[in-house]
Amino acid sequence: MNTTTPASAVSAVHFSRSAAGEHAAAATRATVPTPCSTCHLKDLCLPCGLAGKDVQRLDGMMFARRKLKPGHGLYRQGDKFQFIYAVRSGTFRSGLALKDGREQVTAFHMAGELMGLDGLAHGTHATSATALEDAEICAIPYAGLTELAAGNPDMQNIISRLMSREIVREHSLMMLLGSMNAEERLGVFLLNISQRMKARGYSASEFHLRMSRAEIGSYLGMKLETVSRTFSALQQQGLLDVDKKHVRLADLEGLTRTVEMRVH
Amino acid sequence: MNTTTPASAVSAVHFSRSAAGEHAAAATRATVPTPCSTCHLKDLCLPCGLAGKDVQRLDGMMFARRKLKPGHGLYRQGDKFQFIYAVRSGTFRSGLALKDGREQVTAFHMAGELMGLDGLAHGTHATSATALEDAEICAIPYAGLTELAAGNPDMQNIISRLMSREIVREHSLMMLLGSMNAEERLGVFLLNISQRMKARGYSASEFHLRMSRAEIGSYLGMKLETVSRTFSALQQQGLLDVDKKHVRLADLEGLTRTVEMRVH
DNA sequence: CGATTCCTTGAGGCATCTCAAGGCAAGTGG
DNA sequence: CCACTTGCCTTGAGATGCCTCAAGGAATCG
Repeated sequence: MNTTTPASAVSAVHFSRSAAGEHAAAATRATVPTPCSTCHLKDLCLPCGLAGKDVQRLDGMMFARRKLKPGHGLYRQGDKFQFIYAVRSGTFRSGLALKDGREQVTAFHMAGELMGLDGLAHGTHATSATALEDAEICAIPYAGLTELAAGNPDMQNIISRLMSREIVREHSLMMLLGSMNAEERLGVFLLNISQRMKARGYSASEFHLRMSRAEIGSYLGMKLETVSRTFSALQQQGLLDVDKKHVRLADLEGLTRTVEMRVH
Repeated sequence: MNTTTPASAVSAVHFSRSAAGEHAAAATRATVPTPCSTCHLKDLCLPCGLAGKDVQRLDGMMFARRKLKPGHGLYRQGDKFQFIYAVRSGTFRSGLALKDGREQVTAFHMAGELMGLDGLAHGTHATSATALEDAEICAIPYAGLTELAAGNPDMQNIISRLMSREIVREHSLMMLLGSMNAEERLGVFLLNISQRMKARGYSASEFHLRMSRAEIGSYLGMKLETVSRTFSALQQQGLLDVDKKHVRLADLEGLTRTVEMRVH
């Protein structure tokens, strides 16, 4: 799909913010723990689907919170897996480093979503997670979670289901990468963001993207210039208005149709 | 990446064997259960990493076995999720149906590998699984497994780790689809098959592919003609010999280098 | 042995990539 | 407050890798 020359590898896209985040720990601030039961994200996050008494058990663990500045890493590829992380606020991107130093984005995470489950496979994180804006997370010790789940099938089920959801999510991304053109990819991406914004009480049709064109491109398997051109193309079709990172989905239905019709 | 016209949608690739497998259940034969502890696949499969007594507990469940003929479905997208399946012999492909009736291949499964974990997310299978040759599976009732895991953290851990492994596997596939060209994709694919063959005691450098060019193409996000041409190109470079489905990796190291150098 | 399926190969077209230039906004230092 | 830098985005022009369409050969099967 792409052309490679040594020259293009040298001029490869690097995400400058991640360079700034090398000493992530130093840049984070620990804050006081918060109980899940009073968290405004409890219906989106880990407690979702759990009975009241189970949520109270979660409260007992008193997850540590941490704030991150844009560009700072939460965990890095290869780090020992100890925690899974729930996004309290802000947006993150996950990605794996390629041999030449570039990073392939594998996911974006919004408030209430969990990160880090990939670390379970081999005991070390397979991806790095980086904050795209001011952000805060809850650090959930995995060992504690399994302990808590030991005598509790409901709890176990939640964890398994969360992981399965990751698998399904990635299935659809694979479909996207494997069989859609640029407009469809960007369309699917925007509609997905739209739904997630809506689920969080924000407008489904107007929002600010937190990630750069290069990051979107990496995620969708296209170059940043193509992302930019595709935004313009969709705008010309009257499907959306875009101004840098501000997006208004002018014709949600039309956009959906574009995506669904052109699955090929 | 692809071009779409109504005409191309009509002439889309269909996997003929799956059409033959619509009444999958009728085509399968139940066979007597087998204990895990004496299974020759126990080091690759579910019991891998479990202590002796835990394996014996698995034995107690006496998983039903089932044989499938090539092209016959094990489960279909949308089926209720009740079992996960371990491949005893043969090869399977998993895939999701696109709106236009084509199927996007998401995985190939070999002996000792598990299928069906994607069903956990929503209680129904997100993919269909189809045998590519004569095959046999163990049907593992998920409910029984969670029961067994309830008082047993080791067991739980195994399940979680298996799921996490799926996530990591798909990460690398995404990387492949998002940032590699045709030669690299096919190279990665072949090296992956090679490793899995080796792990099963077969030759790492010479094997029969069980899937068609179209299936490989769907999996790798390219057209069947491109798969064929890419095989020819790699052969011309002296990296492999290919004759229909028989492949000999003549220069494993060179192939690896091709893949690693050209990550871009 | 005809039908079917699968694979290979060629020719031409097109979607996306590459390379390049320029604009805008925010930050910085004088 | 302004000149300058820097990061990010947009757009154009040309190159190219993969797709589409098409034809033919080989293997399999009833």
